[in-house]
Amino acid sequence: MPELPEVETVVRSITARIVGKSIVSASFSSHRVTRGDHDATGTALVGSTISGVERRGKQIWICLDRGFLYVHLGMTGKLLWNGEPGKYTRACLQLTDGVLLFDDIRTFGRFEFFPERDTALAPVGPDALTVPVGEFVRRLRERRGRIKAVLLSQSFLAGVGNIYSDEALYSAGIHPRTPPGRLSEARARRLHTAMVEILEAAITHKGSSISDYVDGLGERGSFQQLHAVYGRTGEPCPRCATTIRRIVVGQRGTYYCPRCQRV
DNA sequence: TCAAATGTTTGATC
DNA sequence: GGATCAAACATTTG
Repeated sequence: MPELPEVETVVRSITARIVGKSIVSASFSSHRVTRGDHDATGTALVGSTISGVERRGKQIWICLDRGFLYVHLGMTGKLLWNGEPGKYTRACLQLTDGVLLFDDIRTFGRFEFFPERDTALAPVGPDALTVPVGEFVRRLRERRGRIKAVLLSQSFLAGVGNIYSDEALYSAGIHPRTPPGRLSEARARRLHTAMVEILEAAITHKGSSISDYVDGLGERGSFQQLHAVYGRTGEPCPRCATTIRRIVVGQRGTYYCPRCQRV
């Protein structure tokens, strides 16, 4: 589910609803997601006022007047405004007006209070949507391994996941197993352009709803209809009609066109 | 019925 | 320090 475009869509859908409101009460049902003492987390949150919501890569930072609420959607997390609590609700914040829920089936997500921002987490690279092309190209070509694995690495670049790495590599005509150092300057720049264009288009379409992704108001995205290769094994390439193949790169299912994408 | 796969990150190991 | 792999978990797919 949630890569940069989906997280951005969630942030846009809830920000105006929660900023300026205070947390009246908090309840939790998963120690995996909160990574800590529920009472202490509740004590830290209750009484705080929400001053803003920011995204960095796939991270969501809900800024409070004292501290920060860090939210990561993992694979199946949902941040829902005024949703109905259910079997997979892991956290529930009652605000002065309305309720903010964190649902997460597989509990790979996080919902944690931090007194200070960023300090407790592994540093992430520049945001994929705003990284300057020069910086992207320079850092990319220093990396070893395979281009797809590098794009997925959040320490290299924040925000790209499995769907958008495949779509960006397809758009740029680059084979997912290409060593980054082998890319010409021109091809690396082309990859940057393709990546940013695809991320922006996906945001316009409110993200990709592959299975059950929805934004903060419960609405599905539609960008999955525009995927050229992701999840399209056996279908014809939109450009050359060659059959789309699925391989495994960096332990991840990887979709590509064997004719359009060469090393 | 069961094995494999699923969008994520992390931590261990080489 | 990087790259690679397994693990965390529940549900769906073949």
